[in-house]
Amino acid sequence: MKTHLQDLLNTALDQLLVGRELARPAVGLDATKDKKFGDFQTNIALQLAKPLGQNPRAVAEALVKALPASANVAKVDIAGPGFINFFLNQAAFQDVVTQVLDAGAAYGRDDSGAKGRVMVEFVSANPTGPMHVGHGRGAAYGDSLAKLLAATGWTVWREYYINDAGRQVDVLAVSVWLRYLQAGGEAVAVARRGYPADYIKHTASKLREQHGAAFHKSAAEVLAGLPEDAVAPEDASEAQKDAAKAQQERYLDALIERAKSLLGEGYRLIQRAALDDQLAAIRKTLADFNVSFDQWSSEAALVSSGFVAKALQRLADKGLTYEKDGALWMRTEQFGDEKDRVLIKADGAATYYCNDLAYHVDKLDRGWPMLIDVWGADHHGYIARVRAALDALTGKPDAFNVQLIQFVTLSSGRMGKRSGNFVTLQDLIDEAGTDATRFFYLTRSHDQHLEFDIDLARSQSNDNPVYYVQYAHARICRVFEQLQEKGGHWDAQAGKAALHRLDNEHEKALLTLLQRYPEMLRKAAGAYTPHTVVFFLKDLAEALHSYYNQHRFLLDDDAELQNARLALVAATRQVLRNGLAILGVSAPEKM
RNA sequence: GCCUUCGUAGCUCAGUGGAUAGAGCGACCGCCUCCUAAGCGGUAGGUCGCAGGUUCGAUUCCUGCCGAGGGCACCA
Repeated sequence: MKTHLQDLLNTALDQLLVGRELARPAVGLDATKDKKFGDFQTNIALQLAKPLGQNPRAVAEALVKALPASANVAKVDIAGPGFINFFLNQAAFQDVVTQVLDAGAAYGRDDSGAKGRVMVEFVSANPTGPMHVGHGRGAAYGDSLAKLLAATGWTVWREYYINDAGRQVDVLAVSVWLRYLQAGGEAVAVARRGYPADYIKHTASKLREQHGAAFHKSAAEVLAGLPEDAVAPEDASEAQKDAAKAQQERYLDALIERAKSLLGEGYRLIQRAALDDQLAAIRKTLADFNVSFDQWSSEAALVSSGFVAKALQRLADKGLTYEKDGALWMRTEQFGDEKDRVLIKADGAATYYCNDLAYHVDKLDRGWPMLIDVWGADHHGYIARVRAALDALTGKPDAFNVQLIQFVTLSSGRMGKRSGNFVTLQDLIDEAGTDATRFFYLTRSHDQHLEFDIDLARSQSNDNPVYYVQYAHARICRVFEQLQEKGGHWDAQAGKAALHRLDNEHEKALLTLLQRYPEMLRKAAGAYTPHTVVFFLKDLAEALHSYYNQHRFLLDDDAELQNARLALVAATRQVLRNGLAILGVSAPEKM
């Protein structure tokens, strides 16, 4: 319908602009906010007023005069400073019911894949502990974004990057080991900068069961000569606290070295067991959260397969790296980064950046020309260096698209893995349910800070916005169930043929929204904003509830109207389903 | 200090180069003999942080200021 009106306007513009040296502006046509301004409005006359040197209302009048007639247009108004408002015939909207019913789950979708191939990497939470509510936001967002892109013409691949290499994995291993030693009766304390004991106990006790005392060493052996795991006094200055933290990290480093030398091969075994347990928990949580991936990529595997080394060689061949102060550097500054970055540290270890860069090279090698990464806002400073490197390699910096998820705050304050006091995503979805949790996350724009009201999410109260939308769907289902119980029958063909009977304002509101759905999807995908879908669904549910309250659908005395109304609500139900599917939220038939 | 995300109703948040800035919650008043009241209708509630600029028009774009979050490692 929109393109139809644009065609009309373009035809009128052709006439108006004939013989003038004017760049032809794109015809901006929008749905009106207020139905008293009709169904669609354009400000084209206002835009043209200045270049034409005429007042906007005169331009509007000339344009309207030049508009070709159309069966769909009931009236064209000029209003305000020079807006052109289109009032459409109700018939122009009714056709959408047939479109929706015929297309079904495909209504609004573009499954052609014609937009190209895109890889979406999201979550990628470190396998050093359970996911918290911040990860949940990235999971809900990334998953819905992937669905949204797939529904609007992209071929999508979704991937999780497992950071199973580097120091943090050593910290994880010794955290488990300390707990294991405790269980064996040794007087060793949990490391202050290690990972908390509670979610690690499981691995430690499993190791005891399976391997007995194989990894047991005495506290004296373990701690001999290690720096103290210092703690700053309550009233310490900032400097003293920083010093204590640094000391705690030195203790951890020494402990890691000690564990490796005392345990030999056993160290890797403990580490593997810890990683497996953490990853298993993450996979379970994501499965419960209705989030899936096409591939889980391991950082450690990337290193051990030699791919990182090969990628480094390619960078070197291109003259993009150099050695300085015993380290290997990447020339990112000349590609827009603030400074060059270290790939290989002076101690020979690869930086996180080095491996992550190699991973992104791997993504390109696998034939994904467009990369979307969903990151937490705390990784913001990291974008420039990855983009710089990809630019250096491909010459296409735009192929790397990062969507930052702003932080989630709780009424109880920030959460952190090391602090141990956080609400896990698993707890949340166990208590509030996947649907409510996902919907809650997706109701906010991802680039907006989100305050998570845990009590609201937990209390399955009627306030929860997801019920509002789901209820609309369930209500429609109930209508059809009721029809069957009464021995009635919905004749879909007759309904489609009787759409002209849909003529009240509630029906028009629904028809308008159904018609807007495909464009809304494209807009949401183009802006990477699944929350646009949420707000659309709320509007659609509102229109349905309002309609439901004013009119009955099951009519004993008017089969034609009943068939038409049932066709309309069936189409509404279909679009509710399609939209909820993009969000990964179920569409229950009963509530 | 530099970079970045923000500041919209009492609270949580949408929205937009345009016409009278919206929703939910909370407050108040109504609506179930009728397809689920997890619903509907209505009332009240605003200096769109502040100040300039661009524009026919700015809450939206630009600059500065104030306030909040997040970054600025040979950590991950």
